[in-house]
Amino acid sequence: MQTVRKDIHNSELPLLCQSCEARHQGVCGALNPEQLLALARSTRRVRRQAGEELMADAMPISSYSNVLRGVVKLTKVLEDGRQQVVGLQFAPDLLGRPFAAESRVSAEAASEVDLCVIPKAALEALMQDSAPLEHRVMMQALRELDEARDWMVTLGRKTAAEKVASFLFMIASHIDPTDEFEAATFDLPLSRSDIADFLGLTIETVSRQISKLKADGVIEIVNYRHVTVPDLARLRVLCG
Amino acid sequence: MQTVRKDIHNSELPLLCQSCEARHQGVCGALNPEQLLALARSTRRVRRQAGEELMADAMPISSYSNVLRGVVKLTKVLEDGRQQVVGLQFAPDLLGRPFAAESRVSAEAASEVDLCVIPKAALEALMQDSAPLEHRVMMQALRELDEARDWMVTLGRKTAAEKVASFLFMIASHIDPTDEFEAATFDLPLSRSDIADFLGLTIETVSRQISKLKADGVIEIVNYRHVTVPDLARLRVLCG
DNA sequence: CGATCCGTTGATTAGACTCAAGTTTAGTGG
DNA sequence: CCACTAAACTTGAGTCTAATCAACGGATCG
Repeated sequence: MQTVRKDIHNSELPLLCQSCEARHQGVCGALNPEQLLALARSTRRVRRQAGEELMADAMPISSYSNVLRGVVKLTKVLEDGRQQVVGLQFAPDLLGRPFAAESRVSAEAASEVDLCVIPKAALEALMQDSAPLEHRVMMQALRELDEARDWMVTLGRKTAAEKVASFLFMIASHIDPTDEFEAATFDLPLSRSDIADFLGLTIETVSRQISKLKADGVIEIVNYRHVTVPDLARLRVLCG
Repeated sequence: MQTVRKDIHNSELPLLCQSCEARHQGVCGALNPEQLLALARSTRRVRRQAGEELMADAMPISSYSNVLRGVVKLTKVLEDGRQQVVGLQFAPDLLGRPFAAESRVSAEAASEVDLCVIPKAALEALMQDSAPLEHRVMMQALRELDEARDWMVTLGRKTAAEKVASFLFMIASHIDPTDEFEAATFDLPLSRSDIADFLGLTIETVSRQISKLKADGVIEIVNYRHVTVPDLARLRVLCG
């Protein structure tokens, strides 16, 4: 690319923020350079491997994190070990329950992820000062609420086949947001086990349904994880 | 009662607001008398019968409503008619998706309800001016998100017996919030059909599970709707 | 090369759904 | 007051979907 984005006083921005996508679409987009500079003094970037736990259910929260790359899964478990994935977070979502002393879910890196860790106190102080920031955080919470309710329909009222189709369709829309109803190609960010925990099914049932979609030509799969959907409209119909 | 609550400038409050519980616990609690007075000019109280539709999915929203009494159920339906209840709202919840042009759920009075209807524009303008008001709205959204995620676990991972027990426990905690683990008595705000749609079950399965709880002495029922739980701790154990 | 992890496939079983009565309650009108 | 009806709920019998149990295939790693 020849042209460079021209930000006013770009040089005054913290170095790390200059190329950060959360600064535009994420919550940091609500901040002016001055506020960003102040915040950046207490943030740090970290990389986490797939499988690492980022936050434990019922444990005190000391920080929020901006998801910069990768996928984070939010889960809850029953006492006897049954597990349910209750949400997925992609860049540039903010990870962490605002204004709660302790987490109500556990968070785990589903893929390798990059995070921008923000101390709890720093973000909450800034929210007090900045209504636009608090507004962005609220808008994300409302979006997550909409998504949670969509998934309640899937969990409560769809068949196994429809659940798996819905999951694939959701991932396709999220990861490869080219125009809808075209083809899509992507890597599944979740294992079969995670997908099962997301859909309220067993691993075996997920596997069977994926095999069936493959046999019917709705999807193509190489190497378990890499999926191509030649016709998204056809997949959409199977979502119930 | 001999003593009367002393509000500063109580006489300046809108008449309707003076005895309104939403003014203390609900979103109106964030407003000063002046703001309340301005808002009250555009609000009106309405009563709706059980079964009346309050808001339709995918329809434009023209107003929010404070729930003052009764229970509102939020539902989503698939094209073929399968229905899922995705939330219940009690006093003093605010009904209506903030900052959205159209609703993403339909809302129906589950019992007879009293509402305080607030024009969309009026509340949103006030939220722009009043950070505390917006904060309260956000806190409610976050609470609803927590509840939705709790129910995702129930929908995805619990057996029919555990689902029904969880539902009864939730209602008991909500309606009769005397100290936990004592006895509780209440009227179910939902029909068997609504309960089934809430739990992702059929009417028959709900009925059978309720009969079983009754046979086991966990609950007592008169007239279908009126429930007594002699030992909440025992019910809690059955929630999985 | 064996071990382990992740995923697939098959056979059997169990839990919830469907279909089909029957019961209780509330409401209506004679 | 009582017959009649409709709606909500319960109960039973049979079926089917997804879970369970079990074996196997392919990739990765020491």
